[in-house]
Amino acid sequence: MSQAPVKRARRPSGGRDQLLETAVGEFIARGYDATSMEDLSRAAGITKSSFYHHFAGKEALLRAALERAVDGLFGVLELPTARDGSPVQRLRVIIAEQVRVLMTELPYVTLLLRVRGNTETERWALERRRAFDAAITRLVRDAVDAGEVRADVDPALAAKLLSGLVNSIVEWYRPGRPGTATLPEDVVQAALTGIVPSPTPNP
Amino acid sequence: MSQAPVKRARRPSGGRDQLLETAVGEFIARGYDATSMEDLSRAAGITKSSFYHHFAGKEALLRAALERAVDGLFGVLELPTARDGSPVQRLRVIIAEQVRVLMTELPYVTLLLRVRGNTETERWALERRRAFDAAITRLVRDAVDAGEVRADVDPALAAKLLSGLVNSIVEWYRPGRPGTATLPEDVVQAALTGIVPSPTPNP
DNA sequence: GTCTATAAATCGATAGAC
DNA sequence: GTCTATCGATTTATAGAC
Repeated sequence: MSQAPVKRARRPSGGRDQLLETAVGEFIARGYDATSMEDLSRAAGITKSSFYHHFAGKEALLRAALERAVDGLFGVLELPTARDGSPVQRLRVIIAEQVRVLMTELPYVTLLLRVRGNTETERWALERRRAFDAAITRLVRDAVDAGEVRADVDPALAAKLLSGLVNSIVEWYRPGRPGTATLPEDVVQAALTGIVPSPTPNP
Repeated sequence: MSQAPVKRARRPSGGRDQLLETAVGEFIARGYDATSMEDLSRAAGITKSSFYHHFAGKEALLRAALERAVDGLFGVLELPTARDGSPVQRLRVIIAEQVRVLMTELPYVTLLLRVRGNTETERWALERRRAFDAAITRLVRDAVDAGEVRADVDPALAAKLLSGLVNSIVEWYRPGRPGTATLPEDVVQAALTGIVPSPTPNP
């Protein structure tokens, strides 16, 4: 009998999604610009040329990763529970869900938050981020106008600090660590009653 | 009579400090790795070679900028008003002063907060950031242990969210904009009583 | 789908004249 | 203190064999 005619690829890379995940990990560890295609292919266990067979180039990888992050964030705004109820109720839901997206899509959202605007892809991502932040700002303003929260702080400032607090979670959260199951609710609690609340909030 | 023997430099760059300020501006706009020495010299109005006459290289520029940011932050911890009083009083002072340093040393602190750890200089900066964050974490824990604040949220989590909120200011604050004179106090207020405080904090 | 080999451009850094 | 010119290494990307 003749030998089996099957020709095996020497080191299967595992498909586009697997390569994207590996690449995003490298981008986060060293920064997008400091990571070369050589770094990426070495991390994936294939050559540079093989990598180019799956993705048109470095920027195509970035684009795919950023789209995933943007889709996750805007998906939060379209949830039924984020569109019903009072402004404060909706704000609570959106903050908690935003934290959940941040946890499940951690590397992709991390990359999105580090984009500087050097290329067309990065400028597109910055524009989408601004649109998301604008939606949060509107919601905070609605809550103040409805008299549901005290106007201790300017709504525009409050919205910026809120986004900064939530986004900063990517700097230290790592999946699978104990005690982070209630993180979404803990963040809502901290954001609305104070990160370090006084024992007697106000007379 | 003979002509004046004065030989003028063709395009005076304005000294080390001026070059550093220009370079940091470019680093922030495009990211450190994406900025070439060619970019820097063009922004400064001199050639690459002339730039190397003032700084040993690209990393020496980064080092000088990061040292300025680190000195500013640790200076806050050594203020007399930051070392006296109850933990909560000290925390209020340190948050407000940290915001002030962030405003006055904006570009340098911005650069510090974007460091990834690719070189020895960057790893040194990350270590200094961790030391500063540890000091804040200790202070929050002291305040909880002293019973000065409610333990609604884990002190370690509260300290991380607090740092994230404060540091996020570099993403949008720009000097000279109206209405930011009271920013340090506004941030203290938001962090301690809630970014979006409820009208009745608790029954 | 993987590989070797290499093109073309850009990078950080240096030599040496003025 | 500035300049021109260039080195050697590295980068993104492509050509073409298997």
